[in-house]
Amino acid sequence: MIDDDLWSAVGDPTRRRMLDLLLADGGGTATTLSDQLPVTRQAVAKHLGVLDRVGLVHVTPAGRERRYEVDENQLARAVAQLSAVGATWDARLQRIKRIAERIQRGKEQGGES
Amino acid sequence: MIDDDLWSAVGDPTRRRMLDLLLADGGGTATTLSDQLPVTRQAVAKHLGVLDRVGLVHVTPAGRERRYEVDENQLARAVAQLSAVGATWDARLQRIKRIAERIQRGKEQGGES
DNA sequence: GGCAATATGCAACCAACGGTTGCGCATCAA
DNA sequence: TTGATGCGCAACCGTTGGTTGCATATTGCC
Repeated sequence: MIDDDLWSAVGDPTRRRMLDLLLADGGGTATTLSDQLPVTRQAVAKHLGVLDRVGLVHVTPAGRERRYEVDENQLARAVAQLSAVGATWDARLQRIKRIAERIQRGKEQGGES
Repeated sequence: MIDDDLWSAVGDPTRRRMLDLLLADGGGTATTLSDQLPVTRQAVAKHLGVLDRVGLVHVTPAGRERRYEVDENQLARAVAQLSAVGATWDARLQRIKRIAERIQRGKEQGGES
C-alpha cells in the first residue's frame, strides 16, 4: 500500500527542504544547496544520492558541476502517498468520532459487529 | 511552518503501523501491539514512548498493564501537516507545469519577474 | 601552458536511532 | 506462595545523518 522507500526519502526534514529549494530555484547543485542549508555540502551530496536512488531527482553532469532537478512525476507520486496515508487516518478518525457520538446518544444499545 | 517532531514521529513506518493498529483496535498495550508487529515488545515500547512524548498517544496504567490510546486531536494535527506539505509541493509542481507550457507555446517572449 | 579557484568524490569518524537480547521487578491468578 | 504475565532498564549492534580531511577534476585567468 505504501512505498516505504519513497516515504522515508521524503521523511527526512533536510531532504524536504532540499526538495523545496530545488523546486523554488528550478534545480541546483550540492554546493548551491548547501549554501542555503545549515549542513555541509557532503551531507547534501549524500541526501542527493538518496533522492536520486528513489528517483525523486535526476542529475545532469555539466563540466565540473552536477546539476540536480526534481523529477516531477515521482514527486507527484510521493505527494499522492502522503495524501493517501492522511486520508486513511482521517477516515478512521471520523469513524471513531461517529462511534463515540453513537455511544453518547444511547449507551444501552452499544454493540457493533 | 512544519512541526518536525510531529512529522518525524509519524515518519517511521513501524510507528505508522502502530497508529493504524491502535486506531483499528481502539487502543492497546506494548505486548498486544508487538503481537501484531514483526518487532519485539521492547521496540514497540520505545516507539510508544516517542508517540507519547509528542502527544500522539496517551497512556492509562491499569494494574500491570499500560494501555495506550491515540489522541485523536493530535493525530488530526499530524494529518493536517501531511496535507499541508503535499499541498505545497502540489502547488509548486503545478506552477512549474504552467511555466513549462508557457515556454512550450512561445519561447521568444520567455521571462517572468 | 601553467596555476589558482571551484566543484566534486571518497574515507574515516561520531552521535542518534531503530532494533535486539538479557535481566529484574511488579502484578495477577491458581 | 508460586508461577505466569506485563513491564522497565541496560547493554549492545547496524544504519543513517552529519562532520572533517584530503584527493581529484574542471574552469578561468595570467
